[in-house]
Amino acid sequence: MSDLLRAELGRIATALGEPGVAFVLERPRDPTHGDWATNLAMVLAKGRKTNPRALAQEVVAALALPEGVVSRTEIAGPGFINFWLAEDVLRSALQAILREGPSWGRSTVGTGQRVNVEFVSANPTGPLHVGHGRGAALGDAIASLLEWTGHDVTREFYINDAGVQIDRLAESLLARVRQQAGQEASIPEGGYHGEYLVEAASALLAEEGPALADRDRAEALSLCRAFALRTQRDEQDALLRDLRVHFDVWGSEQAMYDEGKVEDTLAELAGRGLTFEAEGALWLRTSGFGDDKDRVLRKSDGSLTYLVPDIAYHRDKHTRGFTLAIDVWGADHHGYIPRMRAALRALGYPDSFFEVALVQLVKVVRGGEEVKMSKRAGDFVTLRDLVDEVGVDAARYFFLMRRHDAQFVFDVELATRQTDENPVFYVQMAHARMSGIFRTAERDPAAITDGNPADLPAPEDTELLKKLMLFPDLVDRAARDREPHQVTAYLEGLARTAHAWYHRCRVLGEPPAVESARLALAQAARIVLANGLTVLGISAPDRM
RNA sequence: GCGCCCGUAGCUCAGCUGGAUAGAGCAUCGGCCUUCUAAGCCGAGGGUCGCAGGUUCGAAUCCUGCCGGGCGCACCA
Repeated sequence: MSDLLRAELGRIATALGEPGVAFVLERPRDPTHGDWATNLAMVLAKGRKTNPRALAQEVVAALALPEGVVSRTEIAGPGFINFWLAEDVLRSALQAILREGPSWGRSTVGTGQRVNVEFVSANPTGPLHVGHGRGAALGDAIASLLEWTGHDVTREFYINDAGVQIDRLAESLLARVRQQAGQEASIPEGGYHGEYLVEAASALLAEEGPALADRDRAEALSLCRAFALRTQRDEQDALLRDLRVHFDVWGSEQAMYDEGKVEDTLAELAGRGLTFEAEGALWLRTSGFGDDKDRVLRKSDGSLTYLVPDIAYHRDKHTRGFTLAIDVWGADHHGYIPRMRAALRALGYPDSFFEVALVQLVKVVRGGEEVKMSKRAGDFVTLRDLVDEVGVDAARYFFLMRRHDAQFVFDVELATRQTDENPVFYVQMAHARMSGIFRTAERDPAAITDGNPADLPAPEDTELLKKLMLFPDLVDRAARDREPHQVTAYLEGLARTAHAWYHRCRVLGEPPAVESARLALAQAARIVLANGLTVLGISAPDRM
């Protein structure tokens, strides 16, 4: 619908000699300003010396829309053109919702685009924390939005299984093992002090027997390393599964080395003449590509910086044929973006290939009191704790309901509340109520395939239907902007409209035509509420 | 010192590539259950959009400078 209008307005702009002019077609806040409004005349007037209202007259006169789309136009304010939808549009929209059901809102704007969304990618050195949860929910939702808009999406988790932090992990575990065997041992500098390694030590001792503590250090470390890596990965995977986040591919840093991709990358960069030796180290000339200084690739001690396998990994994504790689990173890594981008430019990739969605930190509060999550103290709140307390649906919804680039306060008490104060409950409740109508009527909602808006008597009916019609545009926009919170904001508004409608408009027991039309509307509302929740990975219960 | 993000109602936050009288929820106050979930609905009050300039028909939105909060500025990851 809006596409049709937009295209027509674009045609008129071209006819008036301003092709490609940027105008806005939007839903006015104030319903007396129509169903759609455009500032086209005002934008056009800017370039000329004409009165915007007079120009609006010209635009309206030039409109050539098919019959049954717009019932009325009006020129208002400084030069807005307002449009009212014809009833035929409402009818065909209602039919489309009912017909397409669970796929209503999907589009094909992204067809042909292969997108890699890499998220979480937590080091396998300890339990996932709350920030990882936000990243998990965000990455999964962005991936889902891209799928809904026709992109070919791969969800990927990159395991940093090769760096020094894994060495520290192994050393820390070995220290715990020896402590449990009654030996003197301490966690190394930069090691991991958390209680989880005490448990891991017990498990490993049970598996390997008490002799482990007395083995040769290198041998024992190797065992500890493998064991810690495996158990931490298993634990992370189990939690992610519980969160209903699934990955298609697990990338491995170690594999980048083992498969020679790290060396290949170094060779390619050198071949392009972008590396140089200085002060005993090998450098990449990133400063020529927007970074504020050059970066070390190989340290003077001969080892590589973490940047190298990272570049190799992104190069690998490009080699695998992705047209876009989106990384979800914690905001504390934002300083890393320029050098990664510079490195990818150095490899000759277009800027459009690489995007980063930064996740700002999460502050957890309970009853107004901040819950401290200091890792050093060892008693931090893990993601597991949070999910156990509030449930998967609430956790995912809360993680998504704010812009990801702004800090966010997670109120665990609010998230567990079973009232309208809790937005996830409120939205799910709207869906459950719609379903309740069908339960009472003993009708199968899926069997409702048609409805006539002309039989809907109340203004609340039309208001609800018009709100439902916005969903496909919303999905497109949220996907384009990588902003799932647009969906939660929409769902809350839709739920409010739906609850109000439910309260004021009876369905069952009304005259047959009205009842039939309202059953169709209730089913349409079920579909849109469910689809919106589904995009975000949240369930849409039929009863609560 | 330099860079990135943020600053909107008492609180938590929206505000759709510059649009019409700045919105929602919570909290506060006042109403509404014989009828599909009152686990809900309706209404009221509440604002110097951090501050000061600038750009233009029009600025919460764009530019500049300050103030305040967060996070980064390694031959760590």
